[in-house]
Amino acid sequence: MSVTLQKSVLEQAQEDFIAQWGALGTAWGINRTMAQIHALLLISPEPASTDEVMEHLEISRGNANTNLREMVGWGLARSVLKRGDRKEYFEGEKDVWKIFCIIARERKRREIEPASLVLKNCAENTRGLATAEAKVFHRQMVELGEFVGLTSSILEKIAASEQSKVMPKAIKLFS
Amino acid sequence: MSVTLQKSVLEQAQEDFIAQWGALGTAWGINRTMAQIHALLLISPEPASTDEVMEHLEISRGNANTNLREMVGWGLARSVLKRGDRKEYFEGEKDVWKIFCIIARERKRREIEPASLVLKNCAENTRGLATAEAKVFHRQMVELGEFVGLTSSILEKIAASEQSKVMPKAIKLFS
DNA sequence: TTATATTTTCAATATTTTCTGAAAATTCAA
DNA sequence: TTGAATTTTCAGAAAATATTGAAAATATAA
Repeated sequence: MSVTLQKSVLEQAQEDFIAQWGALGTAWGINRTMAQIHALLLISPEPASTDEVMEHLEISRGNANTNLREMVGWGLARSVLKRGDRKEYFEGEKDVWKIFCIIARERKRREIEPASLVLKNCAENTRGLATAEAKVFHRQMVELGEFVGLTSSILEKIAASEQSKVMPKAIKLFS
Repeated sequence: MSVTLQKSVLEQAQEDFIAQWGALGTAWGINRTMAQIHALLLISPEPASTDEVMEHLEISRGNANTNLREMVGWGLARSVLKRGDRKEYFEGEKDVWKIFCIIARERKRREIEPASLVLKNCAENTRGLATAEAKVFHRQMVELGEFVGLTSSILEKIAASEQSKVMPKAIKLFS
């Protein structure tokens, strides 16, 4: 005999949030499981253990462990200890601005900086070449490189700021 | 007997650019082939045919066709005709700012808007619930939703602007 | 028409990424 | 120490994604 417990509206919304946030993970360059764990910790009032994460998301121990570890590495989660308990518990970062900054920095590091490096090299290696074609290419690399570099530094500045300092400015400029 | 032609410095740099730009494609949510074609068209002085793309990147006709088509859809390439020639040629968008805006818009559409929708729904469905836990969850969804919505509208404004209007402001604010 | 050039489609295949589960390593209380 | 609890690792399996290649569709010239 199988019993289906009625889910409360709240539980339903929470599950939706976790499922959909996870689905979005891919688009955000974050894998699905990590995004789901992030969602779970975000709405969890108490820190959760690896076992709780495994159970709630129905994932393996290895998967849970690896992703929790990586989240701690990013700063999206912190590990906390409960006295009298050997288990490790994890608490999600809940400040929206901090989450944004962490993700922005990580993406800058993984996406923008390598691009910038490629462009710099290509520009450097073709400096001073005489043919028209080479000059065009060199110019393109310089231009792209400058653009990417500027973008990078803007992102860096934003991610290093307080939300209360950036948002008002941004709103003023763009609303 | 195999003959290896000496590659010029320029050719070497161009191949590097194509290869590395392609490798970065993944990180950018753009597939490798599309990024490589983009790089190729970007530095190609003349529009290129499907066959030229295939040959240069050593990819299949189906792959070349599909990705060129998609690039035209995004606005990253335009199809041009040469009189007296039945083939279709493709020209890459070369304006850095325009490329940036196209990618920003596409990512907003694919990443930010779905996220915003999820959050709105979760907030809506838990409006007015009485328990403390529900109130916390509702508040989190509202807060996240507002943040994402604001980010989205800022990105929209930027992508709709002229480079010459945005960049000076940005530089002033963040340099 | 008909023949030929070109483009599109898509089932099959290959590649990449993610996940599992169990064994190994580590930690800690007794 | 020993042994139970917990965490980590990683080879192989599964799932997701990208690519091929050839047949079908379409377009054009003669």
